[in-house]
Amino acid sequence: MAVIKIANVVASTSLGGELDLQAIALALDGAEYEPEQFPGLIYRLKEPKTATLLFRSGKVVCTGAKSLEQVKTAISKVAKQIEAAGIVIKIEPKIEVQNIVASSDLGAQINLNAIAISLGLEKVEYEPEQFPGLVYRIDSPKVVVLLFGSGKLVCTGARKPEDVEAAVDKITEELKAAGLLR
Amino acid sequence: MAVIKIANVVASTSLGGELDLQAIALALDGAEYEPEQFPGLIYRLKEPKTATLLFRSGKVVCTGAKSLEQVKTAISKVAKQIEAAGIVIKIEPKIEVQNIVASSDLGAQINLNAIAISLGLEKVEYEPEQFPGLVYRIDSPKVVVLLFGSGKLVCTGARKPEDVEAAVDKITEELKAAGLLR
DNA sequence: CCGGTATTTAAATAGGTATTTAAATAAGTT
DNA sequence: AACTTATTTAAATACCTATTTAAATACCGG
Repeated sequence: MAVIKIANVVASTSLGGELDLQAIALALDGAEYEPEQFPGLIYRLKEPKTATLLFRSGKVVCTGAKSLEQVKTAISKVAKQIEAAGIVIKIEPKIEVQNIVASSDLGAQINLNAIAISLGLEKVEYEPEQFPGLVYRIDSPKVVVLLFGSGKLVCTGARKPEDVEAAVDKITEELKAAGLLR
Repeated sequence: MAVIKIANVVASTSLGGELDLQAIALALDGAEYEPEQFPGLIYRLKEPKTATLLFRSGKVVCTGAKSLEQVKTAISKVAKQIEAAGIVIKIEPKIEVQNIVASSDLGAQINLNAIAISLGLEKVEYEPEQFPGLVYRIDSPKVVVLLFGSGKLVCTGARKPEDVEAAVDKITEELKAAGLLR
């Protein structure tokens, strides 16, 4: 069973009321707010190392966390800092994970050309001139796996860590069944 | 009978004599005059929210009004401001409506594919890849109606509010007769 | 080392797509 | 010289693209 390492969790929530982003930009040191470029205010934390996007509607997106725990910690910290700036918000927002990016390692080098032919054209994209990874789309769980010649892989699109595990198991079995991995 | 909402009235008139647009641009705060780009001077009002185009010939185009009354008010205001700047003009210009844009709602969702086939190719254009609305041209009154899947519609090209009503009635009856609307 | 190539995802906003119409001027084509 | 296209303004409608953020992976070029 390959070791899976979660690299990035993207989650969203709502602070329950509209936010005055101009006021928040002034109150939070280091906040970035350039509405002509992007409607969200960007606020980064050093620990957990994350970037949180705040929107006028009160919606929030948090990226960069390595676990759901880190997401909770980051959003809590940001909410407290906003509250300290005098803005009333819902203290216990419901956090929803929207995307997990994880990496793993099949433990051996693999032949991407052979795999592209074996796994079938409808699920595979492999254009080495454009990008060195082979793109493999799985229906269930609904994720995308990037396979590399080194045997390393990246899995994106999952909303639960279990989905990542299932996807890695699935592709491992498929490659073994096709004789493309021992 | 669907409620019809007039969204934009375009009207033209003449102030009776040639206008020195350079002088007017200097006299009217906020006037825009870039003759290399467009031969008209653009002057906007906040109330009624309109944009009036002034031409060297004395011709005038007013857009953005929600009613003929607003057109009259806007042109009157602009004329007074030009006169206050020392330019003699005809006080009671004859205003002619050139275009009315109105919106309405059929009150139910409609199947644009079925409608495109049913109403006939010579009056209908429906290219959803290019624009989500179905373009329906009516000969009498001579207007164009944009139909949307939501049942909402936009009618353009009319010169009288009654033309809009007639067009909406006409298309409503046609859709009912074809069994495409209850 | 940096930026780009590719993948995923939420959030919200802008610009584009199309339709109509007057006005006048420039540029391009026949 | 005549004709055509484009420019600008406003508005409703609905759909698309793009923008930004983070991260792993591996390859290219500067």
